Amino acid sequence: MASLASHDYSLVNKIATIIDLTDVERGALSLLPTYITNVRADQDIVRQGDRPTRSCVVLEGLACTSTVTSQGRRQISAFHVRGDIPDLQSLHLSTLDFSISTMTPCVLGFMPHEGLRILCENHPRLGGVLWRETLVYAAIFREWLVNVGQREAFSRTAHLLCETIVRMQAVGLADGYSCSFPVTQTELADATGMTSVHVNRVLQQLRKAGLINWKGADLEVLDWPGLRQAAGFDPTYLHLEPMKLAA
Amino acid sequence: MASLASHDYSLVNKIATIIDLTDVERGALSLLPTYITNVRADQDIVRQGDRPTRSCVVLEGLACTSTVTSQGRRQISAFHVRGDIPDLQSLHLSTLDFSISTMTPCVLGFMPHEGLRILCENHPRLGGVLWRETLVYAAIFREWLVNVGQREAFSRTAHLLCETIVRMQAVGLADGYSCSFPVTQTELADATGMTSVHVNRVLQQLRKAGLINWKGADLEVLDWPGLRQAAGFDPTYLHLEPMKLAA
DNA sequence: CGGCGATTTGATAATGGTCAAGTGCCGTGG
DNA sequence: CCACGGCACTTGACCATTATCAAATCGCCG
Repeated sequence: MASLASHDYSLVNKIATIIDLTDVERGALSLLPTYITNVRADQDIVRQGDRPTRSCVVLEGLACTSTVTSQGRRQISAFHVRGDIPDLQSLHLSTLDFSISTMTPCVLGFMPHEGLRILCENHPRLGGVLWRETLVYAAIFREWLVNVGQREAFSRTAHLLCETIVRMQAVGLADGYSCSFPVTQTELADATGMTSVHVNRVLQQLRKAGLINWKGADLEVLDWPGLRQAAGFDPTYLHLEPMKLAA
Repeated sequence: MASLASHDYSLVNKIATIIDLTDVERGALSLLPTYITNVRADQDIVRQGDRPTRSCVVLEGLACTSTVTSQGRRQISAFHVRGDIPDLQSLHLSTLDFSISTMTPCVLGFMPHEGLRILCENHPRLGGVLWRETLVYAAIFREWLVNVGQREAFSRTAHLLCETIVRMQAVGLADGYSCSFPVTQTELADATGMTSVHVNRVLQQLRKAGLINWKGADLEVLDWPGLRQAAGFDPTYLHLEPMKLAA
């Protein structure tokens, strides 16, 4: 059964960090991703204007959500890592107002909306976890808005790196304060509302300040308290505290 | 019964624009807001860091969601009008990462999370509508991020005004392309990531360009196509198309 | 009438954008 | 194995948008 592929574990594992799964729920979840596929880097998974009939899980790789304005300018509004479900919104809002694209080669799982709806009805707790997932993204969008609207380039960039490290740690993709973060400076610019030229200069400042080390895809935070302070980073908005603790 | 107060109609009416309500659902909804209250202008309803046990509906007035950074800078991330439920997020994420405040005197309804959870379990369609509400906000946050990250002051301000007019129209608070929008230029600045001085100058440009007329609380769009074009405004992200049409 | 907040204006400064060119890195193909 | 091409990164010079600071005016409410 395709859904028993080891890839699925990323989704189940993630949900298991949020609530304690019963065997029945685990069984219902294992039936979920009905179609698993590999996608090359820099491919659109869904596009602005689409009306998808399924949602995707990132099982491996790095993806992002982005929007293009009528002037042709692009804003990246979130990065997606293992276990993330970036377009759950389409379950309740028919027309997509953003695109999702791969940034590296990815393994993706696709889940038909019909199956998701039935899952939510039969397993309200699981429905709640999916709802929660969309709320965490809403919180991330809001924090990025704060970041772009209120922080200057240096702390803005630092903030994005703080978020990245913490989220990577949360899904087990970080080694201490190091992780692989294979984005170009142009992509970073699209995420921070800056130009790639200025991103370049800010990264040099961050390096000179001894806060980070970033070579190729390898991001290393040399001074976590320093970076965190430079960013004014407060991880509350990531809501990493599991529901089981919250209850 | 308090919940039958005429104020509630704003919530029921709004939901009725999204799905066709059955009598049973209508009955379940009428039991919802258990506590209705009046709040003065410029009061916090909930604060960053709170762990609310209820969510509020705006029954009358104007409210906003805002976040304050560690540097003391404030970002407004959404406005809330009649029928909106601004802090549904607390139903699934225990700690609030934003504040909600009134901008004018408001009538608010409070709905205990327990009652909401039961409602969602017993009436999945209503649960879906509430989920949808949170997704629309997520889309608004994302669009504001695009706005602040990618548009210059002039179109950014125009965009915010376009959104305002369209949302006001959607809840019947606009008269053609005019509506009451009682925010100060300082508040507009906090919403657009600009300074109030610059907001002032941009508003003068918008007036000189014959696009708007704004005196006190009364916002009037004189040239809707012009404003829309200046903003690069595409209302898709507001998802005003009801679910009943979408299905 | 007085006072306070909101709006407006002016002068100046700075953050970050634009443009342009050069360097380094890596995979492809001769 | 080396040359080439392309893309990402880097650098410099210059410019524009927008912030900052300060003060004046307007308008409303007590």
